[in-house]
Amino acid sequence: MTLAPKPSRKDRERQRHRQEILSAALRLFAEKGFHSVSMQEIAAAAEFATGTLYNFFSSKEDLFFELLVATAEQGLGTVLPALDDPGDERHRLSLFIRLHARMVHEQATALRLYMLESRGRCLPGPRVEAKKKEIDERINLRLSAVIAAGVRKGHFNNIDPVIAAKCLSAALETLILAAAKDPQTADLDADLKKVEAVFFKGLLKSSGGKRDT
Amino acid sequence: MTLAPKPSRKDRERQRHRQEILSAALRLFAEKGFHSVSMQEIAAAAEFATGTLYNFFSSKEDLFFELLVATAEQGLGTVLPALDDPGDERHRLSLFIRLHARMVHEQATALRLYMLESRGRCLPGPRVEAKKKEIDERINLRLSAVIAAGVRKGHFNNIDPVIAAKCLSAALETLILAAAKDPQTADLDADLKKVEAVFFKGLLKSSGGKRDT
Amino acid sequence: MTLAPKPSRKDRERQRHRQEILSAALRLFAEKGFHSVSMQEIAAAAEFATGTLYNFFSSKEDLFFELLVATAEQGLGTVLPALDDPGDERHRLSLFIRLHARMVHEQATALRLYMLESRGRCLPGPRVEAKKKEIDERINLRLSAVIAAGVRKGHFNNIDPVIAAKCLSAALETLILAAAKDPQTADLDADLKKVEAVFFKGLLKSSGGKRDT
Amino acid sequence: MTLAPKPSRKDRERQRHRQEILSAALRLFAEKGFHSVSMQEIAAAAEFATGTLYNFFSSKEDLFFELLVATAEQGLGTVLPALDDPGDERHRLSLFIRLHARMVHEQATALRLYMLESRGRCLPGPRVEAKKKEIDERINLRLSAVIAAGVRKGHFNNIDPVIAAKCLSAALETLILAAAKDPQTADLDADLKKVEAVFFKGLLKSSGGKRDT
DNA sequence: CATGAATGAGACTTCATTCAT
DNA sequence: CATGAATGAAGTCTCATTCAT
Repeated sequence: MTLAPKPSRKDRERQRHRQEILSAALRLFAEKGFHSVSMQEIAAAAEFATGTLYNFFSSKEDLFFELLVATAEQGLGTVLPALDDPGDERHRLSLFIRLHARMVHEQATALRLYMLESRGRCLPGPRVEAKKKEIDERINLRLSAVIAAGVRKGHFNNIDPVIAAKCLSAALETLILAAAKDPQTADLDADLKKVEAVFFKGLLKSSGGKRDT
Repeated sequence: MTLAPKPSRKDRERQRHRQEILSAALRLFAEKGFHSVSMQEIAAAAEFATGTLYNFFSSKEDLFFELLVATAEQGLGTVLPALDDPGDERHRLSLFIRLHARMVHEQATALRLYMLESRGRCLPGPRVEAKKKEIDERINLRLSAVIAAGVRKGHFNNIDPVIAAKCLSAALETLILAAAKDPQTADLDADLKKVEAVFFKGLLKSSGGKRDT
Repeated sequence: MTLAPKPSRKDRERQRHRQEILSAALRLFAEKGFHSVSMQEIAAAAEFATGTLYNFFSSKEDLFFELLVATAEQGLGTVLPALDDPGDERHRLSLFIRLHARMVHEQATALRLYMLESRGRCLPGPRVEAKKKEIDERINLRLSAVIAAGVRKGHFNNIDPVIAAKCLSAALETLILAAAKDPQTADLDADLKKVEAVFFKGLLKSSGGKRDT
Repeated sequence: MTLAPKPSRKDRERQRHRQEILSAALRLFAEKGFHSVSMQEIAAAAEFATGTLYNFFSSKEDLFFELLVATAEQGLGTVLPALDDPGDERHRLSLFIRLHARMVHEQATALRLYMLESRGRCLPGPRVEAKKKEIDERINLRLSAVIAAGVRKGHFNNIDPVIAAKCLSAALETLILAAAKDPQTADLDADLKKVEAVFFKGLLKSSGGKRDT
């Protein structure tokens, strides 16, 4: 007397089709960029007719938007929890950085979509652009909060938490994208460790101990 | 049969026209992205006929390519000399970072084109993409060399120079683009100083003196 | 093997569904025109699935055709009897004209469909067009017969009955459609009285009494 | 040393092409209606490529609009002057009515476009619809003014000028369209004379002289 | 070299109709 | 009979590129 599966027979099928479309679109968008992929191409890759796509997404931009949201949801779910992990701020940041490797393993192509058009006018429209900005700020806000806490407690040097967060984000973004492009070449785990060293130790050797800005 | 002055008159005119086209294209591409600008639009902005553009550039992609090259040339000319400046490595990096502010002041729109589509498949074609990669590597190569030298001399901590260079590049790129978008809001000079602090001091407070990876 | 009640239960249901579809289609066609209404839209308005419509009508054009027939049937049923009313021809025409007001009150939206595309190539196809023509001629034939009778009996002036019928039809059609568009603004009853005056008295003042063609 | 022809060489060619497009579009629209004609069809009929149409008209609706305006301009130019002709109102109306025959002779197909979709939701958009309304009102306004003058001077019976104008317009529109459809069958000249009789004499025989509403 | 009208392939999107459930 | 997802042809419009003047 299970109630759940009953209404879903058709619904599950529909969701499966939706996923197939999203999946095909993700692969193509990540490979060729928004403007260089046609709806017919996506439809063919998903093995549907052109019009079928429009039963699931109201426009090409909408399809891209949904893809962005789904991808971001999963990506943030992987790395953001690190910033609330038990332990001090150093541990949190360290975990945050290292978890990026898992992101690449889990959704290499998805990442390319997420970082696609990171800084350009290549975005399909203002709605997509706004969403992207929102996601970025969500990360940077939490990240700078953790850094600020570390500074307040005296564990971290007295650097600007917002700028430090931006630097770290940018560095991770760049490395991750490179790794997503050449999954076999790069040793992301090792690279992330090195990033940790760069940001934790800094460049300058602490000659003695006392330094200020 | 004068050789020197005769051809230069026409040649200069031709170069002037070429520059006008490049200038109009730069503004439009930086504002709206490669795919959202039409050749007709560029021609109108440059006050030439459509066909005239094809007397200077063999295709839309070629026009974009030339723009990228010219822009990169100027940008690299601004910041790369810092890495060969007399003085130690700390000084060189510090100068390198601070010179980025000048880049933004000098060619705010150009920067948006240069970083346009930094990490995506938005690029017009493989040739443009390859050029972009070449430019990036040129910076990172020189940058990591300087960092490696600093490490070797014992001025810098023992971090990976290549990774450090990538982190620094990525951070600067991100900040610069944000500043190029909102020229009045951002205080880039101050931000770059903070970036310097982040990378020089690192996050962790040197608790005494002994640290390792 | 009961014959009477058994099939009628289902049949009545079927007819009810058919009517609901026709009703929804009428409203939409009248409001937006044949080409601007989709079968999906009609189905949604009638609260049926898309495919269900094709159990009742073989095509969109067929649905429109049936609508036209049903609407015309009712409209003619309202005004045509006037032309067979007891009384002389003047009375019949007067009644005929005045009954048009009732038509508007009874089926304002239906009228818009009926007169929709009155004179254009907007009709879905030749079949619909032919039907429309047939209906128009049915009115004009009867109307001109009444007028001819009036002329023969010496009650009416010696004008061409066919042309007079066409003029009267056209005038009524125009006024009715305008009234159907703005039901509250127009005072159709008064306007129809004035139409009667125009057609009965004519423009020229009978200066004395003797006139000819 | 003529100055006029010099700048026009290319311009005349362009205008000629524009006319060819308009001409082909007129024929097709009049024959099949707005929605049943595709831009590719028009382009093929005008012997141009599809895109060329958009160098002259910004959209299909715009093309239709221009056609409507041009057609109306010419049509009004033919019949409206009659209402300002020297002579009394009876003469003016008579001339106005008879000039409609010339309209049909001069631009039979154009008329079908003008009256196309006279009363329906078949119009491409609100802009076209508004223009059509404006044109209709321009005629009716002038027409009712003339009728009102005739009434005031005592030449015409005391009927409502606005309603009378509408009746006359509707009647003429209907007859003209029928004539434009079957140019050879109809004897429009004769029919228009009969229309004149219908409207001038009215139906009712002036039995003695006294009549009222 | 400059012009700009012409081209035509291709993009996105709609929608009448079908069919398996 | 009801359903509604799937279909795919067709429509409007854009735009990089060409070429005769």
